Amino acid sequence: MTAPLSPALQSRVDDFIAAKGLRRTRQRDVIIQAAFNTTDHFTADELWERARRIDPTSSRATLYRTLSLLVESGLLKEIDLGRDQTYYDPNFVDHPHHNHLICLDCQKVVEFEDIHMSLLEDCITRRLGFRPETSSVRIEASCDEWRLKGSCSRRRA
Amino acid sequence: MTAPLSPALQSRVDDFIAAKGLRRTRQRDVIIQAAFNTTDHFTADELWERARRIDPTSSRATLYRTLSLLVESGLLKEIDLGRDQTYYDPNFVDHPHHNHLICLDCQKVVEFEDIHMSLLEDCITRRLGFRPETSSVRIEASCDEWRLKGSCSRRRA
DNA sequence: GTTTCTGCAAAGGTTTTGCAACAAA
DNA sequence: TTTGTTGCAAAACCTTTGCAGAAAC
Repeated sequence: MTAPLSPALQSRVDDFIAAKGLRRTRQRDVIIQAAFNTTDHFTADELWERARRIDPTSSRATLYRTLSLLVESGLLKEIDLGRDQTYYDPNFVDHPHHNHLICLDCQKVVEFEDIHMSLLEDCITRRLGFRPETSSVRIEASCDEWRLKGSCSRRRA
Repeated sequence: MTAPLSPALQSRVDDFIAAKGLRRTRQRDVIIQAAFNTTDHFTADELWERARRIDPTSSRATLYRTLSLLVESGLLKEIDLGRDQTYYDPNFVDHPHHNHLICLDCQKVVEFEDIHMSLLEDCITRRLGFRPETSSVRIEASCDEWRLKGSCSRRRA
């Protein structure tokens, strides 16, 4: 579990650290590695668990402080999956305009990108007298597979 | 500040109370009245303040319990305005498909509805193998008025 | 050496809950 | 009466913060 960051990502991290006059520490490296190791969304606590598997000494305080920095830098985004907790999404670096579909049957989260959606948002926003900056779309849906077959490849139980 | 609920709304409230075998209490009436008195979005605490202006004896516990019921019944929806707190939106009863645009300059929240958006979401969702249930779109934008005139009719300061 | 960062533990803020008294049906 | 509801206070949760020691530069 010591897969290094991609060069592009590492370079964005380095740039951010340099621009803000921050220091590169073992704890930050571990947390960033844990965050970008996979494309899964995660809560603060899940990320803490993952980071501790790499290095058991990291603290929650540092985790939260690092999360703030990553969100501020744009490397990570907070997303609202309609659950109780805040989730973080590491995939905006590669796909800056994606959105989320959440299956109410199997809880699966599907990321999608659609140029028509972006254009339409732009159009709506300008007509209202604003200039679009960012947007997020969350679709909650039910699973065809679950409805038709009574089972779902993604459903856990 | 004792404006009664609209008949349509009152009837939906009554239906919900009857269907769940709940009781109609003074505290619930007051909270519901405070929630639907205006079309403003509010936090739990803001609603508590409003309710106390009508009847100062209501407690936070009852407020939270009533909020849960209203959300469960569909009369109220939790919305994510990108701020720290959860906001509640009382306008879904009249406009079940509306979305939100938030101005980054003046913090104004504009509600909009767009049939093309709904159709596109439907299309995207089905193509991914799901059936759409609900969706929410949040657009963050900057204010033309503020950018062009250096002032904004909605900006407080 | 300076300055920033970390971990701990305590504090903050919001929401939930157990329980005895109370009120609706 | 019976059953659901309320208010209180405590608990639960997640996140932030003050501070002294440790680590980066």
